[in-house]
Amino acid sequence: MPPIYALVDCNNFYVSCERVFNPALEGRPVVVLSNNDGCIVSRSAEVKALGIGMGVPVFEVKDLIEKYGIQTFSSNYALYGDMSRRVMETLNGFAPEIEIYSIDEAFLNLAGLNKTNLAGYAQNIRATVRRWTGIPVCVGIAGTKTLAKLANRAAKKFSKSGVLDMTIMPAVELDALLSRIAVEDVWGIGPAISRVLKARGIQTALDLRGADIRWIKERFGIVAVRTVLELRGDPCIPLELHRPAKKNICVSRGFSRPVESLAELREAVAAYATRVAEKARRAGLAAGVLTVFVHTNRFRDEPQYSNAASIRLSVATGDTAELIQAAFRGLDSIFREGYRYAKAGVLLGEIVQASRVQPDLFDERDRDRAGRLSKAMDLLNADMGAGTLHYAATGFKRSWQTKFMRRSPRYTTRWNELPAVIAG
DNA sequence: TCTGGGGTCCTAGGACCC
DNA sequence: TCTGGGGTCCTAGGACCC
Repeated sequence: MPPIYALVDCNNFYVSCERVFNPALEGRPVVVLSNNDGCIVSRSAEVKALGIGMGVPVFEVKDLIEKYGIQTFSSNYALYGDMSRRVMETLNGFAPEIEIYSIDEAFLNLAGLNKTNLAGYAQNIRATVRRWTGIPVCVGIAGTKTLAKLANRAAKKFSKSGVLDMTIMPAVELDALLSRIAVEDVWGIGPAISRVLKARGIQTALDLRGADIRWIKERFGIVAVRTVLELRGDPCIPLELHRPAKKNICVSRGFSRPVESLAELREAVAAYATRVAEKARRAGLAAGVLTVFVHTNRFRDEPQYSNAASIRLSVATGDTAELIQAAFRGLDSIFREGYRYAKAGVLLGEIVQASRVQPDLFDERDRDRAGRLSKAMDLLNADMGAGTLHYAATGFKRSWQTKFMRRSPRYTTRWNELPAVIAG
């Protein structure tokens, strides 16, 4: 049976999450900001109507924010993650096959449900999600994931009902719709490819659907070919029912101000290593290699430097102290005096299940003991609030630390701020 | 002049996504 | 002054092997 995909996508997800807990924001212009309160990453409809784009730096639209009284929020990922879980749990009841594609989107396979009125079913999904979670969503329905994406986009942009079913759309109407969608708005077509396409006169989704497959293959490779075939209604990208195991875990963050000293960089890198270790342990994973990277501010006209170093761990680990040590070794090897660093990160690779770690014959570390310590720290931090107990290497003053000046309360997660430290 | 062919593994870089 | 973070996949090229 050929698939019928419904793409359910939350409207302005982060903004909607803020509104659920602060209904006074309803109908008013609202944005959510990226880390360091730097860019706009979620916009309410009112803000989109003002012509403020996605990803725009806040300082560029400061005047508009003031003029229109736009409410600004720092991102609050604990809240959004929690709301996402609620939405996905609700969607689970509507189809036997579901792929959680991102924090705010899921593909459902509606084939086999024997629904004669798919649009009506989608309306039911919308209403239920709204009622149970407070989050508004739109639904696009089509025979391929790429078309379902476009259907969803069109539902958001052109329809009043918030639902668009392409499977029953007459060919003429479908063509008209595709001719209204710019080629760069097609899923899988980014800025680099769309630049080349446009130079060739391929401007819209409709143009791309009719493009010469051989040329596409030669010029852009197999991925772009799949996109074109999917536009033609030929499903090439299957539903992924089981989230594939993670291959990397990363924590990286820009600093609130330039950092020049190795001492401060070490604090930041220790803090990121701590966080990435927590993420790994929480997922029951361990890493065989750690990469640390730093770079200067590419937007500034000043000496630029960026580098990365990978450290192999003799035994795959998720232990904070061990990962901090490895991160220090890497950082010390790439640090260069005389630059203003803007950002650093710690990336774990060669991820394996912690329960299946290959022991090392000559291992001198007491892994049992280290594991118990980590576990105790995780429990305490979960109970008392993140960062309650931390390694001294991550610093105390932390004036480099990313700023979240306008974060909403942690409505759905516990939090308090009693600091404590252990030596290390 | 002309210098095998085919396979695997690894890595870096580029492209994309939300 | 101020410019996000965390991922994935594909490809090309080099090293190495028989």
